[in-house]
Formats: sequence, C-alpha cells, structure tokens
Amino acid sequence: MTVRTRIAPSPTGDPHVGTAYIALFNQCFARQHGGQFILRIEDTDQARSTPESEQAILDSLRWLGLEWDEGPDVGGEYGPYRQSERRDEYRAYAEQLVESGHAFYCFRSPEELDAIRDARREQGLNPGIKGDLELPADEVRRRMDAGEPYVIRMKVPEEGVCEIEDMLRGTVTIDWTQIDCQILLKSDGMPTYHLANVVDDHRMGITHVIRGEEWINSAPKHRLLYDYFGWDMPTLCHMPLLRNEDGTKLSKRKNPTSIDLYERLGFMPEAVLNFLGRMGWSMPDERERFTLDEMQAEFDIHRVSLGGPVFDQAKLRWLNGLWIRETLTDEAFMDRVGDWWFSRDQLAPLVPHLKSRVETFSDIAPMASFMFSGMLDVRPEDFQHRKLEEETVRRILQFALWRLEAERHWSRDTVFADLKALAGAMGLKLGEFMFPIFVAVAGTPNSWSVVDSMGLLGPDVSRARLRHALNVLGGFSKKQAKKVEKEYAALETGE
RNA sequence: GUCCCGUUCGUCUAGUGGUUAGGACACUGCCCUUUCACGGCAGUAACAGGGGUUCGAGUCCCCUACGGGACGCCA
Repeated sequence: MTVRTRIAPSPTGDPHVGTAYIALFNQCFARQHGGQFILRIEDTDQARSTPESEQAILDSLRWLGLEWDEGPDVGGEYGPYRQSERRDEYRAYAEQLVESGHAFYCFRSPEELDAIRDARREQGLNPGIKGDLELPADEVRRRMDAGEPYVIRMKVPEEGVCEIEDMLRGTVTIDWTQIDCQILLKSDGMPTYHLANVVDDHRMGITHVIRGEEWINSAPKHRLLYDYFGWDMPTLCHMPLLRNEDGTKLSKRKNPTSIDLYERLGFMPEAVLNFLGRMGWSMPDERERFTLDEMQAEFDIHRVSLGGPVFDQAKLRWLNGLWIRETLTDEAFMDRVGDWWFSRDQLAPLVPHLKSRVETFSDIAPMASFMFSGMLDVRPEDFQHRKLEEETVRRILQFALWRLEAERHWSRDTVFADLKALAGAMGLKLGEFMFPIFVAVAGTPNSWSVVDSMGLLGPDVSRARLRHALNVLGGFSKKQAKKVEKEYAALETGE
C-alpha cells in the first residue's frame, strides 16, 4: 500500500504557520515512506472562503519550500482537489446514509437547538445536539414539499464507547454520550468538514491522517462514518498544538501567525520551516539546523513529543540568523536581500514619494527606513498631539486595528476607504484621525501618505504596528476594553 | 458544566528501569575585538505533587494538581 497523506487548508484567512506545521509533518511522513503528499482545499464554508485566500495559502506553502504531488494547482488523478467542486458527491453520500438508516433529515430551528443545548447542559451532559430528533417519514416528506430548510444529521449510538487508535497516543476511549448527531449536510447543500473530509480522504486514497490535536474529540464521528460506509479508516495521528507564550493555542491576537509576515520581515523560508520542524520534534542527533531534505531523510513520526510547544520568536530569530550566517554565500546574500525588498519591483512604488522629497540620495535612508523595518521603536510621547487626548488616540488606534483586521481585500484604496469612514463615524477630521496612524506605521507624522505605506507594507506588518503602538500606549484594561468594544460596535452599526 | 489530551531548566528539546539528568534559545560573566555583532569558554536553571510496582524509577501503574483542547449549519 502506498502511503498517501494530505494537508487540507480552509481558505478563510491569512496563510497560518499552523497549516504549514501540519503540512510539513504530512509531507515528511509521505516522503519517508516513498508515498504521496496531497493538498486539498476545504472551501465548504461558502461565506468565508475566498479565492484570494486560497491563492495566498498556496503561495505561502510553496514559498516555504513545501511540495505537494497533487492539488488544485498541479492536478492529479483524484481531483477535483477543491471541495466546492465536489458538492454533488457529498450530497449523494449523505442521502445514501439516510437511506441506509444511519442519518436523518432534521428541521429544527436555531431556537429549538439552543433549547436542546441548554437542557442538556443543565442535566450535566455534553451540550451537543442529541436525543429524540427524528421525525416520522410522512412528516419529513410534508416539510420538504413545503420547502422548509433542512440539514442531514448522522445517527450516533446512545451508549457504549468508541475506541480510537492514535499513532502517538495509543488507544483513546471516548464515550458515545459525548458525541452529538453531527450535521453532515448543511441547509445550503454543502457538506460539513466531517462528511467532506471522510469522503475525500477515502476517495483520494489517504492512508494516514496527520492533523492537529483539536480534532481528536471528533474522531469518533469519523470512525462512525467510515463504518457506515464500509470503508477502511486511515491511520490517525494527532499532533500537538502550537502555543502562544501564555500556553494557549497559537492565535494571531497574541502572536504573528501569518506566514506572509515572516516573509515580509525578511526571514528565510528554510529557517521558518526548520523552526517548525523543531516544534515537538527533533533530529536523532539533536542538531538545530537542518534542511527539509534532511528532515525527510531522518523523519520518524514517533519522535514527536506531545506537550504543546510554545512558538518562541526569539529562537526563530536566532535560527534565522544562523541560516543567514552559515548557509548564504555573499553572492546568495545579495540575491536574497535584493529579491526580498530592494528589487526594482519593490522599489518602484516608492519612487514617486522619494523623488519629490529628497535633495540627495542619502536622504532616502532615514526617510524610508520604516518601509524596511519590522516593529518600530515608538514611545508614548511620540503620540502626543495638541488637539487629541491620549484616550482618543488609543481609540483611534484600536478602532482602526479592528476595522483593518476585518478587511479582506487589502489595498491602498480599501485601507483609505476604511479609515476615512471610521474618521467620519468618530466625528474627527481626517488629518487629526490619521496622526496616530502615521506615528504607529511610519514612526513619525512627517511622511508621505500613510495609506500608501500601508498598502505597500501589507496587512500583516501594518496591523502588527498598530497593535504594537497600542501596547506602547498601555492598551486598555479589561473593564475599558468592554466599553470600547461597545463603542466600536455602535460606530459600525450606526453607519 | 461534560469529556479528551498533555506535564523534563523561563522556552525548544534529549532521555524508552541503573545518567554527575545532556544539548539549544534566552539570561549572566569572561575571552577575542577600536565599538557592536559573530565566535570561543564558563555559569545560573528542570524531571508538577503524592502513592504504588521494582534491588533500583524522569522512564511502568494509580490518584491529585495544573495547563491545553473539544463540545457551531467554522474548519
């Protein structure tokens, strides 16, 4: 049997280091066994999936040096590799389960579902949707004929236990009472993760599912689906979750998680991948620096340790420095730096700003240094303004950050539109409103259009600098945060 | 609230019954050096706690504590 593994990102946001982490281990496992590594796009969430995000994820994973044998961009015999293009298939499988008595149509309203959850919680049960949900056949037919929206839910045993075999943890036992009647087909006709994942993994011949630990509790649902269909279940392996410094699951609120940010800050892809390979894993000889090829050659999934590793920026920076010093010739260094940011393509958009302002070429360095930096060394006094209270400054930064975090299409124009609307909603003059944004992003109010700068710097760096500025100013206490959040919500709806 | 998973220096880890518990980042000191960085050397620092099993437990078992995760028509 040929080993086949996969990474199945959901194109709903910025390329995440966690995705790359899981992809890395899947690729290593497949290569080590002479098998194939597949990339599949799980875009069943119609509301949140975007083509831009999909492209960004593919680009980022490829930037890191990962290579999949099959995928939406490279093709393969098991396509299509985009779940939105397989939608009819899932429906057929879901209906097959209804016919075989393993699933049923469900018409419950959100209010009814909430009531079920509350009732179960009160009884000290897991609040998942479960119990007497099925309707008589004629009632189902009547409601369907009437055009009522429905979902298909899987049936789950009321008692007994489900045993899951995990490559690293051995047998995990989960009581069936903990497992809810999972929705398989949503009312929009799209499958949920659980159905689509099982169907695709089977249809694509996936033999080993290496995924994050967050999935371990839903493994019984998957086990059950494989049984209902009469399919062999792939071997499961749940990786530890990457953590923030405080031990919680890695999140962009507390850590830079976007692969693009590391690219923009001038990390070498080899170093980032190397660092991810040191998360929960080590080489047999414990060397710190190794290439993807070396990792693949020495790979052993059983060397994964289960404690959730903290994603330590300091060590990543050290490792990147090591890569620069030890692996780059002077020629390669020049090429890398040139490609990174000082290429003609990168510089071109800056020329209009620079040419009109400099008297000598040497004026460029201090003027444009913020365009080539990571976090800026800003101080609270830099944000003092003769007309703006510090409270207002903090609100401007916070609101701008929230607004820009919600922005899906990043460009000079969208950023400008966002900020202008926000300034209007806050009743501030655009010039005053922009002051703290200038300081946060450019380090000084005396620069060219900060909106242009943000367009060029990209969402990750721009947002990170706003966040940094907010921290420098002390941020908001928990109490204040609630109030400020309310104010922001009011601004948003009031427009 | 219910359940699941985890727990070696601050952090990343080595360790699969017998080790002075090793390495790396960070930190501190010294050396190199016009400075800084790099490099070299040295130092501080860990088996969560309690019970077993065993001649012997970081390693095996149980309990407790702590941490994390899941409980969505998100994945």
